[in-house]
This record gives sequence, C-alpha cells and structure tokens, in this order.
Amino acid sequence: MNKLFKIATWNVNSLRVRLEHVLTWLNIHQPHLLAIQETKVENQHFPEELFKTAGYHVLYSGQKTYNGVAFISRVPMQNEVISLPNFDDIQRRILVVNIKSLRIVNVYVPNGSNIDSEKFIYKLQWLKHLKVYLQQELSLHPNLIVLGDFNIAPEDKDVHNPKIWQGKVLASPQERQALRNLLALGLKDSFRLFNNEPFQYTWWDYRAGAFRRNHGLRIDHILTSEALISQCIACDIDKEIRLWKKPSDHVPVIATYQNIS
DNA sequence: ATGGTTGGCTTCCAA
Repeated sequence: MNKLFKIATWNVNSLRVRLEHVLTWLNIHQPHLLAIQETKVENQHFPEELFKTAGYHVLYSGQKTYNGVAFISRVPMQNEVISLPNFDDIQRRILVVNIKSLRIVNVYVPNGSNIDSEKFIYKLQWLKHLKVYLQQELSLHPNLIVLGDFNIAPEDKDVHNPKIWQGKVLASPQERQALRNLLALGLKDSFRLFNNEPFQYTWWDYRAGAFRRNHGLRIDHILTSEALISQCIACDIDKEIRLWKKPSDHVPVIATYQNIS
C-alpha cells in the first residue's frame, strides 16, 4: 500500500460562477478529495448531477448568498457533522466526513470584517468553539485533517507587508493566538512542513493589481494531525490558476499523503 | 498611490 492520496482545499467564491474552473481543475490535478468553501449556493441548487456525471461523489452544506462548504470526492464519503456542537449558528461553515481511515474537517472560518466589529467577535467565538470540537475529534479520530479558508495569516512571513497588516483583521494577534490554540491540540500547518519561504500566498485582493504585485496573504491551510505527519509527503499552493479568466480570489492548496488505507 | 474589484435574486453588503 504505497498509493498516494491527494487532498485539496479551495475557496471558489461562488461555485456557480466557478463551475467550469472547478471541473477543469479537477481534471488536471485528479485529487482524491477537494474541499471547497464559499459555494454561495443553497442545497437545492447544488450542481450535483454535473459532478456525478464527471465521476465524483459530493456532499454539501449551503445557504443563500453567503458561505457554504462542500466536498467533491473520487471515493465514497460518510457525512458526519454539518455544524459546530454547542454553537447555535445558521451560517454554513463546516462539514466533516470519514474517508477511508481519515477524518476530514472542511472549514470556512468567518472573515471578521475588522477588529472593532461584531463580526470579529463572532470570528473569535467560532474559533473558540472549533477548538473545543477539534480537541474532541482528535481524541476519537487520531488521523485528522482540518483544511479550508481559515482567514488567518499565521505569521508575518505569510503577509506581503507586515507593517500595513499589523493588528489588522486576518493578521491580528488575537486571531493568530486562536490559530496557535488549534495547532497546540496536535495539528501541523502542512505547508510549513516543506516550505519555510516568505511570499507564499493563497489569496490576493481583486483590487489594486494585488496579484500582479504579489500583495497576498497565506490564509488557506491544511492542518495534519501528529499521527498522520509521517504520511504527509508534500503540500503545495497552485498559484497559477489565479491567472485564469475570472478567477476566484483564492487558489487551491494541495497536500499529498502516502500509505492511506 | 488611503486607491480599487468581485459576487449576490443587488441598488448596498460582504469579502
């Protein structure tokens, strides 16, 4: 059993607008599993048949206009969870599945707007409840992967201009502490297992030529539990597709695992 | 360069 297992995350910023991109990207990369965020589509309108025809299994949790998460998979999945326990929330931001021996958590962490806002308080609350939930998950499922749009740049080297971003939403000390609290449960930032270089981003603002200037942030992550680390053999950002016509403002992150049974 | 872009059943809000 040395077959490689590829898992990706991608905030598509509207699945309906990005449908062709997603199908094309799946064809090129052939991941076993893709976790997507910001589908912005209600369940009744999810393009399920299209993915099924292309040979994929799908699971989704969506709402009108905002948020929404989904899994697209080559292999069957068992849906387990679609909301954080003990946290009353109508926003569709989490989806959890079992695939093979893996437990996989897809998250769309709240953006937080700015640090003086109600939305920021909601973001920190959401992350606090996520931590409690993941602690419980890890005790039951050691082979855990948590991936998605975390809306947090872990360190200054994940930010194109740390001076401008200092204390701002997506890079504030409170958010970074919340992310460290998740990592302290026994999770690793998979990308940083293989690449310690700065200027490696997953999101660029649509405005002001941010991509052209590489004015980005690394806010999309794949966290791998300690039990799985030795099986994680690569983690890469697919920056190129930000050059496609009408791209999402985020690009995919792909992790490769070996010996998954 | 304190600007500007995208998506959404839109005329402003969220990112």
